[in-house]
Amino acid sequence: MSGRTYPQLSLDLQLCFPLYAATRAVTKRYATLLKDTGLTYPQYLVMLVLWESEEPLSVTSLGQRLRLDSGTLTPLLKRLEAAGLVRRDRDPGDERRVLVSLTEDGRNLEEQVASVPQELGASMGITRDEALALRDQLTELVDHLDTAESS
Amino acid sequence: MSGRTYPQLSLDLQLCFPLYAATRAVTKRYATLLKDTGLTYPQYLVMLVLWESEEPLSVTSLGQRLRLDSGTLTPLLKRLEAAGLVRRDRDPGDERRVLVSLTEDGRNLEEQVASVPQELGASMGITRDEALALRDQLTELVDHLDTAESS
DNA sequence: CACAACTATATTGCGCACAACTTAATAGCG
DNA sequence: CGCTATTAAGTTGTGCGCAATATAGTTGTG
Repeated sequence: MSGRTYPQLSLDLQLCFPLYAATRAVTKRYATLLKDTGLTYPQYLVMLVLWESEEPLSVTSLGQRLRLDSGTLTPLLKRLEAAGLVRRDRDPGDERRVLVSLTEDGRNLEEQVASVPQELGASMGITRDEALALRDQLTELVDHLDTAESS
Repeated sequence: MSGRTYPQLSLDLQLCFPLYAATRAVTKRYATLLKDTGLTYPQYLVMLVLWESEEPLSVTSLGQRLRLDSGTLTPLLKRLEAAGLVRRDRDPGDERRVLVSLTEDGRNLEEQVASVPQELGASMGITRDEALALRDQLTELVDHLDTAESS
């Protein structure tokens, strides 16, 4: 401890580990809050995007919004389809594309999760302002990491 | 958009998504930086804990430090063992426990990753002070979520 | 029109995470 | 001592994430 050769490698001094741990803790809390709906946290995020959209969305546009690729989304969307929450139809105008749309059950689910963000906020023990500031910092961090990807 | 029934469900208003996205972006960046070592990011975290420790560590104590359970750690440690970086030996004093210790190669790897934290910091585009403040906020968040787990 | 380049999605393979369960060893108690 | 409770690690099954690749459809060019 005292005589470390590389103090910068200390777990407690780095940002990466709290970030990693916080994400897993939040995901776990979501699992509890979403249990009744049968949704996982990534599935919930996909539903958020679909609820936001007026139109059916292609797999690619869902992926751009959530920063996920087809390798993740295709099986996830098949599970949502099996659960009866979404439909997946080839775009007649471009048969390469698959349009994801909400079913009646999928639309109705929104009401059931309306209280989830507030409950999660309460579990985090931070004020709304702190949460928004943190959100902005993390968004900036993601943008920087995206552009720095070249090296 | 304008007439949303549940505005609190908007992806952009919530903290959870930037947190999730930031962790994945950081993990991706680590994958690049760690490529030469053959380590994944979780494996790197395990190595950080082992480099910090003077003594061999049990699977449980590694898990407490990293908030991971045996279901995650056992196969990960087997892969580190297969890579020749750690040894796994039953504790002679308590045959239930498995003690994880560094091999010579495992110890030598530390030097090779000494520059990784700094390189990652550069990619994140934030100052050291900002990183430390963010770290503290996220650590608090994890603590709150831990205690709020009862509900 | 033929054909090469490109795009969208799907598939494969690997490595986490984690809940639930199993197995083996130890501790504690009557 | 014998038996139950507890603890430590491993196993199983599910669902991500993502790199690499495959497949099918579309676009652009001569």
